[in-house]
Amino acid sequence: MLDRDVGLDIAARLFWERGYEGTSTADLTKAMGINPPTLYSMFGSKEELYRQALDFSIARENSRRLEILRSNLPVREALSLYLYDIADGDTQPNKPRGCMVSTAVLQHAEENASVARMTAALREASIQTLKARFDRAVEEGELPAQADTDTLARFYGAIIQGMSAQACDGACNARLKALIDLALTAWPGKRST
Amino acid sequence: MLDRDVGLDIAARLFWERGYEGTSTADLTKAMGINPPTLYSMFGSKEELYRQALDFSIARENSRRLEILRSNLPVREALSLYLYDIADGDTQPNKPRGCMVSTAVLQHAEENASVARMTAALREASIQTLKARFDRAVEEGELPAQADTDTLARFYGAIIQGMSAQACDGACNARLKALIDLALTAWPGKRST
DNA sequence: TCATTAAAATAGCGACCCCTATAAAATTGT
DNA sequence: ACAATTTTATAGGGGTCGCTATTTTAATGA
Repeated sequence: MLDRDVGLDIAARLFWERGYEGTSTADLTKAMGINPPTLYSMFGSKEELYRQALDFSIARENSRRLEILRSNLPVREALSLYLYDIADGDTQPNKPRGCMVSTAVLQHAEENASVARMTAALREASIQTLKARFDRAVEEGELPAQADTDTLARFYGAIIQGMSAQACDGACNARLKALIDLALTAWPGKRST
Repeated sequence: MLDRDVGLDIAARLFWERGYEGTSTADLTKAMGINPPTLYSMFGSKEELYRQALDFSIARENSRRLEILRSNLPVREALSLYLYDIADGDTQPNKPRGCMVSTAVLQHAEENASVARMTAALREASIQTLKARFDRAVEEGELPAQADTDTLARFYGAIIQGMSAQACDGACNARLKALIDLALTAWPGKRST
């Protein structure tokens, strides 16, 4: 009998590479080495499997990143490490390019609207996580009280989405990090050059 | 007989909203009011039609944007107007959200790899267009000689892709423009605040 | 050992995919 | 007006989609 986490790992990888609409249940059952009825008894449906595969992957990747944000590092340092970690995730060898969530199900058939809402909600949650860290920085005096933490969070969210898109198009790790370094110069505060 | 440009306009809109994989030839023929054989005699195949619809849309939208870049405006002003125009395109009423190219065919089934290469090439071309404008700025002394125009172009390219993703997720025009304004503070040069 | 339960595999449902051979209708030229 | 040509519509081929009823195999308990 197939281990549930192994199955989710295989499914996540397929969905990551080919997207929701580009992955068929036949692809999934073949990669997992199971028959269709087993997939449906274990995971319910293709959409349910996608949701569970997303949850599974996020649970594994997010703890490390949340720790960076929860740490006592200066907010700008924490943000930098956070983005670097995402850039690393976008360009892992022998893994699909880009992020499984950032650029998933943006254009889609009508029948997949509920799946698109799901990934959109995950992206919004990730932006809110950044905003919460920036709000904390305001409370702790690291950012001025009038700082627009919402726009800051959406700006770095856009960088994360742009990195994923460019990684899908073949960008290497160094390029993404150069992009991050430039994005960090938009951080509030004085600048030397 | 269906006018060719009308057909391309209808196809472009469908592909824009639903993506390449999410749009069926039945959707296309129905929206155009033609029968399948007519579609294939006029456009060759679904992939050819997508290519032609992309060319058609780009030809229409890009001239205005290229004029902004070709103008004698200071490079930072030109860039600002260019990005604002894209933000407007991402949030037009009664049109699909986001950009038809920026966030298209990022994840895809293997059989659609050639389509993905096509949209990736279009994105790269748009980045090279930005880089060319920045290189001109170096030549004309608006930017220091050691400015990294390639990274600058990829950075604003990432902003364009992030805006498209967030527009797909429901972001309004004002939010995208706030994001642009913040991204422009990463432009080389001294800053007041 | 044999009946009973649980697991896996097969076969196939109706619907849709991209695309095309063929038939019907409309247009044209004389 | 009638034949030749072009355009439109129908029908369907070969395949895959997500999903499931049914059968076969394997594991379990008395």
